[in-house]
Amino acid sequence: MGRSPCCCHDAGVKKGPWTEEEDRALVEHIQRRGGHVGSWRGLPKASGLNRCGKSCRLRWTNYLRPDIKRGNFTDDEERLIISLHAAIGNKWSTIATHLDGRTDNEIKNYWNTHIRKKLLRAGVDPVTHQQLPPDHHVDGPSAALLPESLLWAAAAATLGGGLDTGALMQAQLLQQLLHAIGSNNDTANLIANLAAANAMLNSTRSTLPNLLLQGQMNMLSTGANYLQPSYLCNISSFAEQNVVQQHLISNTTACPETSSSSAAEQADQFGDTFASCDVAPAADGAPVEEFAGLLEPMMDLPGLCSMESSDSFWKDILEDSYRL
DNA sequence: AAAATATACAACCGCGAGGTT
DNA sequence: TAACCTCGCGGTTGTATATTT
Repeated sequence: MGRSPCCCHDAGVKKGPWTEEEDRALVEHIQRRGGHVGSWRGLPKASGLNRCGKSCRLRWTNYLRPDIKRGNFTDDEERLIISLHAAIGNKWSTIATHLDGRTDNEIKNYWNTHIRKKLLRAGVDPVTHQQLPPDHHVDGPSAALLPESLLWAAAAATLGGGLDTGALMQAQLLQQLLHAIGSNNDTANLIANLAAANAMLNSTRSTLPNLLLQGQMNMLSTGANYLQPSYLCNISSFAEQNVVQQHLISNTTACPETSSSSAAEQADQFGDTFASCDVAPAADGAPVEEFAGLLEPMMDLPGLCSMESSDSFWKDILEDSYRL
C-alpha cells in the first residue's frame, strides 16, 4: 500500500503549540459546518489555518472538542483505567470509549505519568499487572512490601502477643488463601479453597478484610496466578467480561459440589450459596451480563466482608500493602 | 535567588487499517 | 487487484511548569 506524503512535511506549515487565534479559527470552522469536519486534509485550506490536517484533527479531538472533560481523574476513573488496561493493554482509544469525556491521549499521558509510577511503587508490573519479584527495586518504602510477606508479618505480630489459637487459625487461613491464589488458575479449586477458607472463618468467628477476597476475584477476572491488587475488582467492561466468560466456559464444574477435592468437601456447607451464584456461562458465547454482579453473591458470604474494630490491625496492614 | 532536575501534558511522528479509485 | 488516500492509533518528543538543590 502506498503511503501519501503527509502535509506536515510541507515547508511553511506551522508546528508546535496552538495559539488562541488558531483554536478559535478551528472551532469556528467546525461549528460553521455543524460539527462535521469532512476531510481533515482539506480543513486547513478551508479554514485558513497554516497547519496540517493531522495537527488540526489532534487539536480538535484532544483539546477543543466541546464534550471533553477537563480536570483531574477521579478515583473511579483511575480504577477503571487500570482494570481496562489489565484486560486489554495499551488500547488507549478503546479504554477512552469507557470514560466519558476523556481522550485516548489524555488517558495515555495519565497512565505514563501517574498510574504507571504508582503501580511500580506498589510492586506491581504496570505491563502485566502482576506482582513484581521480591528483589524488584523501586524508590519508596512500599517497594518490598509484598502481600504475602505483609500477611505473615501481620500474623507474626498478632502471635507476638501470646500464642493465641485464633491468631494461629488466622495465619493458617491466610496460608490457605495464599496457596489457593498462588497455585494455579483452576477456578473450581480456587472457589473450593475460598469456601474452605470461609468455613474456617466462620468456625473461628474471625474476620478478614475483604481485600484478600477481592484478590481472588481478580484472579477470576484476569487469570493471573497470584494475588492481584484490589483495584482490579472494579470491573464491568466487555473485555473483562469476555475474559471471565472464557474462564467460566473452561470451568463448567466450577461449583464446589462437583469438585472432588477435600477443600470442596469443606465447602459443602456453602453449596447452596455457590449454586446460586449464577456463574454458568452465557449461552452461545454471549457476553456475561455484569461481572461485578456476578461476583456479588460470593462477596456477600456470611462473615467474609465484616470488619470488626478489633481487626483494624489487619485492615491497616493489608490496605497499606495495596495502597497505590 | 538561580540553576538543575523532575513532572505533566500537549503535540508530533510513523505506521497500519480500511475505504476508494 | 493494485495504487492511492485518509484516518486514527500508539509511541515518543518537546516544552512549560513545579520542585529540589
